Amino acid sequence: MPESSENKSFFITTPIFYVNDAPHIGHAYTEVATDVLARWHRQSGDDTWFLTGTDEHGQKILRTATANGVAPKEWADRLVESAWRPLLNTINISNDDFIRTTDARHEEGVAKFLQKLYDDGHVYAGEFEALYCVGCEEFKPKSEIVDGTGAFEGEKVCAIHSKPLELLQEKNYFFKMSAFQDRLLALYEERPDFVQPASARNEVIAFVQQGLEDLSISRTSFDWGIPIPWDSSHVTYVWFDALLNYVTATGYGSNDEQFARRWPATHIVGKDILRFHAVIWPAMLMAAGLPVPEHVFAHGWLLVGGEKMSKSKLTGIAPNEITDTFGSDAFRYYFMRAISFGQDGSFSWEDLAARYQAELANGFGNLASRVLAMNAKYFGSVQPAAAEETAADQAIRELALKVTSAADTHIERFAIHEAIAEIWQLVDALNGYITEQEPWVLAKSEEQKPRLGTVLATATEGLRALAELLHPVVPEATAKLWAALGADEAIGALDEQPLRDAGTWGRLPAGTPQQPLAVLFPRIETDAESK
RNA sequence: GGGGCGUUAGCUCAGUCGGUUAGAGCAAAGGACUCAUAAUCCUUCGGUCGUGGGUUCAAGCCCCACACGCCCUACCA
Repeated sequence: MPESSENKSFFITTPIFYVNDAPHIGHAYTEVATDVLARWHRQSGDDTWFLTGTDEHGQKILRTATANGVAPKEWADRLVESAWRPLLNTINISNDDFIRTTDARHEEGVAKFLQKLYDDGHVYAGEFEALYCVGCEEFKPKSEIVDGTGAFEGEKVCAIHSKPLELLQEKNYFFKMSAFQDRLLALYEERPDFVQPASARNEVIAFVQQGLEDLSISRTSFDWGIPIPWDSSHVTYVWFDALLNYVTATGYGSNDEQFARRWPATHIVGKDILRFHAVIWPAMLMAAGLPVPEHVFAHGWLLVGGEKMSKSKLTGIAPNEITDTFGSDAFRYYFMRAISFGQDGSFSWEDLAARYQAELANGFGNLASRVLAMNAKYFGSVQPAAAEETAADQAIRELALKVTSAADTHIERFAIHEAIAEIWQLVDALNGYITEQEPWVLAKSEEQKPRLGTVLATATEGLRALAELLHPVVPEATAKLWAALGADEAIGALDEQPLRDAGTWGRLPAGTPQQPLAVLFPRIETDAESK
């Protein structure tokens, strides 16, 4: 690993969410994963910026707004305030910025970007006629057009939405994406980690090798969008508009200094929108003469009952259904730990409840509880002093160093699940260490007091390391633990601790007064286990 | 039709460059212990690695075919 250089820029994004959707655990999953990565880097001292937001243009939003009797902007405002900002609170997201595609900064940036592409000859006018699906916001290829049934008998309908398609003819402006095919392939070749994981990269390469076509980037059939700067009878295609949020939010066209400091970004996306981010978006940036993203990482789907959770099929689970019972920390921990980041993963209430109980309550929560209880009982609630170190103590200390470094390496590779598994070795080792060292036996003899102090000092130092290492994943529980350790007064705020030094011993001075610990993860009686 | 991925213990999943008796957690059974959230620790049980071929001294891993499942297929391919 390279030495961590101070103020290394780390700009990470989620996709911006389509306001018309109802937030479900899939959206929350993307947010949490990005948040964990952002918190890890921020706590490590990197110059971190975490951007999320909403996508608010397009025909579908115009239609639902009209159906609800309000202007589209008002409709979007309502959804942002009632659904999307609350989602971020529900799962404790630490975003630095929230962009809406209706923000003036975005609309102005998009116009500048488009004008530049037009001036530089990357955009031309063309015309076409095709079947368009309002639900998909796009013209459909033959493979996605099927014969309607029932009420739509005899009509052509969208294979996804099963609703009739509309035959549209438009004069459109096209982006000469085909011109960037070779440069894109060279990019994937030269930077193998540009698209991750490898399965996603393979898919992208195969797709581009089949040949790229130019992309229609304007629409005239409705007006809820950003006007094309040189032809106000057109609005910008929603995807072209949406992708640009990543640069307009950080000062493109308005604040060059800020833009230079942040860009390029690391994009975390669902695998459904990989192509937009790994093909179209880099091509757009190349055309504008801007650096391409640092990484595009595509994560998998959450499977519920073995099937993909779907936005349009209403199989979504609302995040607060989980957090109301288990809390936001458990939500965050569960999805980050149980699923290999980058692959599909199964969600079940049984698995969630089992992991909550076994890993959070019995593993980590109980560890904190037993150590602090013994500090209170045997040392009057202060951090004990360590005496001579034995092999067992040394093993714990070395393990803390090892897991810190290994976890950081895993985070660099986006292997969030592996980072947590690595850190959890310390939880398990500490539980075993305490059982073997039997501090309750040592406490019976005054001569053993120094040894008792060493054991509990080691265990407490382990808790301190765990609080720091797990703070990006379970911010609330670790904050409670931090307070109980008296660490705020002794060494400062938890989120200011240098994460990459978490494994270094001796940070908490002996004699530091401790506070009673609130139960970190209370036992929960669920339907699943109480039958 | 084309492309990508997956199939390993009852469940959820690891398994790097092909290399000894295929690993973990949970669940299940037994034991130890009492500081702790009836928690912890130890032990045990548990697998024809989807199917059939092939390459190799050696295959969960590489090649071919098949089965099942999932995803993508960009307006005009």
